Amino acid sequence: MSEDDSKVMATIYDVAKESGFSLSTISNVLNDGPRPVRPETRQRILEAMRLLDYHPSAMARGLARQRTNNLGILFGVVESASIVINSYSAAILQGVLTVASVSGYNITHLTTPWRGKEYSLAQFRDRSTDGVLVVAPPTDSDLIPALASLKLPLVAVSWPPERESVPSVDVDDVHGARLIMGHLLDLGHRRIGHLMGHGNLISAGVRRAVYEQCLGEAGIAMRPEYVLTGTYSTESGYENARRLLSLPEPPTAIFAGNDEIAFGAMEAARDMGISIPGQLSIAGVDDRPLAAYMNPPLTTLRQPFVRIGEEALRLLIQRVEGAPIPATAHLFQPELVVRGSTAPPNE
Amino acid sequence: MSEDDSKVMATIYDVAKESGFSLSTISNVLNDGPRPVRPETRQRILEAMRLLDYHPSAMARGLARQRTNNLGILFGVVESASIVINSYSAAILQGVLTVASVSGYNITHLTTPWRGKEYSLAQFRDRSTDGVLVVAPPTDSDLIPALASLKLPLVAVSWPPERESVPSVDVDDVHGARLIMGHLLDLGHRRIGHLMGHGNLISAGVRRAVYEQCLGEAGIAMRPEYVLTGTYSTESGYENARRLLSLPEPPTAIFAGNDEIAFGAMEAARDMGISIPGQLSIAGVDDRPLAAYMNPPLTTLRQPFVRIGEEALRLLIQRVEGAPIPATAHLFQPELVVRGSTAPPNE
DNA sequence: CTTTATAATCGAAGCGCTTTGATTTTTAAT
DNA sequence: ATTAAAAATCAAAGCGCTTCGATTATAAAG
Repeated sequence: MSEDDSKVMATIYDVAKESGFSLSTISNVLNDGPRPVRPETRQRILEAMRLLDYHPSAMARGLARQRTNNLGILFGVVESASIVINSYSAAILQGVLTVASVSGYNITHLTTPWRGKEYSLAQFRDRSTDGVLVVAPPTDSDLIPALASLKLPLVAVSWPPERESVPSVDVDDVHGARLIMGHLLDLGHRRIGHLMGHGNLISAGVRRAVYEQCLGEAGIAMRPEYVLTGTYSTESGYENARRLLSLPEPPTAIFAGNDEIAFGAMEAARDMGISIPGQLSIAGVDDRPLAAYMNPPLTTLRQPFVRIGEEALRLLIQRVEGAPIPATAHLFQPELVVRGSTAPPNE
Repeated sequence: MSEDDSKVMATIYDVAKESGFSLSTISNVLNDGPRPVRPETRQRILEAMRLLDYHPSAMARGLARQRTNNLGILFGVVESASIVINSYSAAILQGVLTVASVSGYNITHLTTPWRGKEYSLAQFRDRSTDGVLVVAPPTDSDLIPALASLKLPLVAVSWPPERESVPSVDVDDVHGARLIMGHLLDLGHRRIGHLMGHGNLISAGVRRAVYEQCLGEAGIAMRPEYVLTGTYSTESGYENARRLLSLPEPPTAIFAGNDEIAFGAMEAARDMGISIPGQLSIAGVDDRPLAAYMNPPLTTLRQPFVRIGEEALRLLIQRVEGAPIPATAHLFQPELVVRGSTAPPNE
């Protein structure tokens, strides 16, 4: 019978003493190891563990095995010095956690403050994670190159592998932007404004480029005053939309960089007495849960962020476990969701 | 000069060899330890570390110190078997990460699947975290008691300490519900419906109880058909609102369990041709970022979830670091935000 | 110059596991 | 019974740090 009480946690030594077997045998049983074990022995050891309420120490195990079973996740910090969990990151995280929970990995937030180049890589070098998932890093930081030069397995979300040889998962932003622009143009709009999100995010740049390109293909001259840069937020959408709609010749449609911007733009139009979609069409990107509940419901792009999070983590796990992953982009296709906020121009 | 290249990570032994000092001195320098060190010695050691690109192993350090520097966070699982990151948890997480990043702790997600009693405490017993934050645990599970019986430092969000002796942080739900009900009653409403969220969450129960109590205090008879239980989601809000509004004598106001429910209810009213706030007032709870951007803007309760997350983590850190924390509730006060979705009844 | 006290550094013993070559049993085959 | 092969178990050497009593160098005091 056991001698020590529940004062201190039992170790594998205690189990050895209690069961009468050696450390190595215990360990072998614990991990369903490769060496054969007599059924009776296994029983006795398991019984001793139960008796002592033994639970192996993750750290000791990690030290010995040289792996933590922890995967890090780093969200791009754009707005302020602190981390921002918005609905985008929440959706990614949701997918990540789903996969993590079934694959036996823990997810740890890396909280590297990164302003320009001031981030510290300490958290990546202390071997506290077996790999890292970087979500939407800003383009004006050399974090990805720096991380890529470490030995750490790395997977990126929203970071094209052309920029650095890193496996990545993302939605096809080019195609998505084309869907939106195509929809607006098909409706007959010629004066289309664009409200950009953070200029230092890949997605914002792509959308803006496609916007220009589509206008060009439609033979429409690009008007610089129709493109305003801001952030991916309702506030920014509101402000920039007001500015856009105050122009002498305002656009008849707005391609918002994401749904939050679109929501802000809708509010701005309402405040200015402009009806949607009567006098102004608005299209967003992301299909946030509330997009369908707006008044009118928002035309937008459905982006499978949860699935992206899942896929990204699967990829990372493969890398961590040694599978050779090519540094290519896994692209998900967005889907155009036409709702009430867009209609033909009214002239 | 260094002999081994960047093939394998340098250890403290390498630093000792390179600098010519002993392990203990290196360690003392590394941690700004208590023993005095000659400035020149410190310099030489630091130099050796730089030369070797040395970074201490978090696991080895953890094993020796018997602490991981990791704090776990567990979000209540209510809907399905998987973890759900909604805007509530995102806000809490935001606050948690903010504090974590400045206090030098890492945050790890615990992903215990818990359906009824089927959760496993393995992740809590492997000493991979120094403490745990449990957010909005369901009332129909004995997770909190089970965790409390472990030695692990524990702090809860949205779990009254009366139920179990655990330090907790929350918003004053009773007061909040009174604010909403008071507002609706003050406007003159007598037929008020209530759309509940998940029945197994503390907050839902409290709101419902206060709802009844306020009606009682106002001398209004409680009508069972005016209270519908669902989940904290737009979909649920939509469905239950339709049901409520189809009643022979529908309510003139709805107290929604949270903003999502309110959003769904607004949509339902729109679909049924019921004007807000003309024929129906709707009030929510939480003040989600989009509440102000709805049409009409939603009257709701501002809940400081980010600050709650911050405070909860601060509390947990105090516990982990040995400060004696009483098992009391730290209550934040919600604030009534009156917007366009509520008005006097129209009769 | 000793003697003391103090500063600076060292050594060795853990922390709780895994790994694997070596040893002891057991089983199967002759 | 005898022996080789296979099965079961053991022992010892790490993994990379921290801790703290012990030892040595240095400075202050006599």
